[in-house]
Amino acid sequence: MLNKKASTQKTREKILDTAEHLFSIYGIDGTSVRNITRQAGVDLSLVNYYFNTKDQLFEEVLVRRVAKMSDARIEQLNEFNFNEDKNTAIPKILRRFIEPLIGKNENEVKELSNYRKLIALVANSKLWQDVIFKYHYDPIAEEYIDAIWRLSNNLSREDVCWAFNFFLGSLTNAIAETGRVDRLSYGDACSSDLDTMVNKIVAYSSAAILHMGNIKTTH
Amino acid sequence: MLNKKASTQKTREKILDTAEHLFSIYGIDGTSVRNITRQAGVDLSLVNYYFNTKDQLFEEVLVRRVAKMSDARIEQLNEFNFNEDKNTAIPKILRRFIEPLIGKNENEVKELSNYRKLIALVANSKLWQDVIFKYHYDPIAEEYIDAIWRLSNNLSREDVCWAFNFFLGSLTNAIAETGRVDRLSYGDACSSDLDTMVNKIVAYSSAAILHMGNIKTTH
DNA sequence: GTCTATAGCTTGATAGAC
DNA sequence: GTCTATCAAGCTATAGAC
Repeated sequence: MLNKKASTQKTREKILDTAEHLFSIYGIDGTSVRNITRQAGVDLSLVNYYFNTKDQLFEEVLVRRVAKMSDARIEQLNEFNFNEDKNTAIPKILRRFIEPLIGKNENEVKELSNYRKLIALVANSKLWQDVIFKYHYDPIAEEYIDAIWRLSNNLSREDVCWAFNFFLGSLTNAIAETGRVDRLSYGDACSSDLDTMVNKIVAYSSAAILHMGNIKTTH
Repeated sequence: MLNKKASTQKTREKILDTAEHLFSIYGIDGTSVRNITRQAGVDLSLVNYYFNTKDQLFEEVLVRRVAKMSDARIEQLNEFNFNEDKNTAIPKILRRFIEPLIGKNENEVKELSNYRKLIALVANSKLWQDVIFKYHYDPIAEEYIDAIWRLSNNLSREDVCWAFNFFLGSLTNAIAETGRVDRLSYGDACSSDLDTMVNKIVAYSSAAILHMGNIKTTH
């Protein structure tokens, strides 16, 4: 028999897990509290008991993941060796930024699967900028931008900002695992093969950052 | 006094314009038919009269733009000179792909503004892949992938697919105009300055495609 | 902490007058 | 083609029993 505290933990997390899952597929407005509780197998009123409102439930879904993510990224940065040649340092630092979003082992990769898709879904919307990105993600993004700026000696900070945003756009689209690359490649590439995806995006984005200064864009 | 046909055209397009606008901000589920008709200044029941269902209205919002977009992109490709050096050809072909989404003059840029944001919103969702991208956008994407593959002699088609998807991820995020690059650059960059954005993304993505084959990604 | 029951509102869609 | 009126269903949130 579960005691009160263990039951609370179990119900709370069942709601959070199910909410994260449905939000990541149908969006926040496309997911009703009823659908969440039905699929989680708990009573409708328990969402309001634990989280007050649907909005606060969504906030909790995010907060639950975001602290760990930021800590891991900062740790990766603190341990980073900036004396390395930039041709190898840039790929490394991008990989360090990506890894906490993917996970270190099979379990973690699976655990973060719905979270990744949810982040992808809100990344291209202006609505969630203040709620999510401004406070939770921007401070760490700024650290990485400064680090990359230090490593790439021939770019302005503004250009590094553009570059990092383009990189984030590629990344958020890739973790959405839309299956589009599968179709376009006639099955040769697989959007759910995250190991390969990470290798490809690191190569692509590093090449972009290292060489964008030398491209002529006059048309 | 307007005749019947002119009135129909006017009401239909007022609904389409308003729907496109609200969908692009709040998403499909976050926008009610009532909100659309209220803001458009037309009666609630006219949505069902002209479009039957909300889903079909959304479909019409997309279809209205997509044919022009595809035609322009194919035309750009047909006129393309493939004998040029790849270092200048790659930036050029990427620019050709982007331009129809932005518009040729101030009016077009403004007219397509909401459409761009709507596309950005659905691009990172698996839900809309079949409805929108598979049939409306993939055929043209394949043409551009093959063209880029032809130009970049040292990449596999699979790698070009990954690259083009990363490019599309950057692009869809950029046209969302989330304002994030503004914050991260402390105001030096501006996400609504599309001219600059296009120059930057062309440089970034061309560098990526031209040089990704030479990056070592071992960690 | 979990349940039933329900209030109060918004939703998409339609029937029928003009 | 446009309007009023309305339906049936779904929604978030809450009050109160256990």
